[in-house]
Amino acid sequence: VSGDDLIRDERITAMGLLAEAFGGLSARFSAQLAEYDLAPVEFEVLIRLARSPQGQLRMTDLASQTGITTSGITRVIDRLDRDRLVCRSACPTDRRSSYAVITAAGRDRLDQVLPKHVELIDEWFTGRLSKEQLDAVLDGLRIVRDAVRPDAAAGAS
Amino acid sequence: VSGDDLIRDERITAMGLLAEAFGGLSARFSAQLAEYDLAPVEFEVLIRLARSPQGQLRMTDLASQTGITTSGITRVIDRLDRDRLVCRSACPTDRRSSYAVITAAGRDRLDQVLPKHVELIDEWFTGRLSKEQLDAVLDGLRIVRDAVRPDAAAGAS
DNA sequence: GAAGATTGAGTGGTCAATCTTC
DNA sequence: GAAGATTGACCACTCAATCTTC
Repeated sequence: VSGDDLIRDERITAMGLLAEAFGGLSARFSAQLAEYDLAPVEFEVLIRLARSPQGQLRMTDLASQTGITTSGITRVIDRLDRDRLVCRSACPTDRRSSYAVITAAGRDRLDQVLPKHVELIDEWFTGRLSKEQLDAVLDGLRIVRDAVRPDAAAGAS
Repeated sequence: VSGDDLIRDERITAMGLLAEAFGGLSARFSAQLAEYDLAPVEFEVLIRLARSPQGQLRMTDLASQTGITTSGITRVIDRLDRDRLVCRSACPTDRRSSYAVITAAGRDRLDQVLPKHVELIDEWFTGRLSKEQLDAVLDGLRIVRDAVRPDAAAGAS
């Protein structure tokens, strides 16, 4: 094997490890969320809304937080609105904007899902590492996240 | 805030950190790969083929390695075949199976992409962590990956 | 009957274009 | 003119059904 064999470069395998770990976890979460009639992106939106003041966020901010396009968010909110887990609300100060607001039914659904979901995270991710190991992983991930997603806090208060 | 506020549970935020870091990296890689007319999943398939003996893998093994369905793999290989980066080859010992084989053009495309791609991984991920930090992250990810993707080695020799 | 690959139908996202409001 | 949201057209995936071969 020659020296320029980038195909087996350790940086490629590092990224592969990240992708496989994340993909494997996602698949399991996805299967569980489906039991509660939630797609992963819908669950993410509900979580972000529930964590926000008044349980609401602008469509644009949801888009930049989740990393999907504004048109994608429009359709996700369409579905959640149809299922009454979220509703739309006009912005009083800027008539171009609209808010997505989590409903009581949306919070109820989250309350149903969250215990089992957290259990699953623990079973396959956080619970498999020692406290020191987990902290080290999170410290590293935080550095990467902050670099790569500078806008991840859009709409935060 | 009450004690059972799972919405801000540290395990949720741990998973969020993993998702945001991976998602942010993926978006940047995706943009770069697009300059070489490759979708991320196509790049992944080319990499996996190039790393395999004879540059080939069964459709089924590609599916379990990548985590997408066999019908999804059929369509990915359709596209790569159309672009002459991969070709299909019948299995001599089992006429149900078929192999995807990377072509010379496929290897050329990889050679074009890989240097810049590795550079990007280094810029946004591996190069931002000290050697100790990176090793700690990879050790943790490996534990999770091995747990969550027991079949990830399907088709390996 | 089960495994491997493919196909048709359906779904959830993107991109480009549009409409309204700033 | 730019920002925010939506829509239509398109694309890549999944699921269920099918066909062939073991």
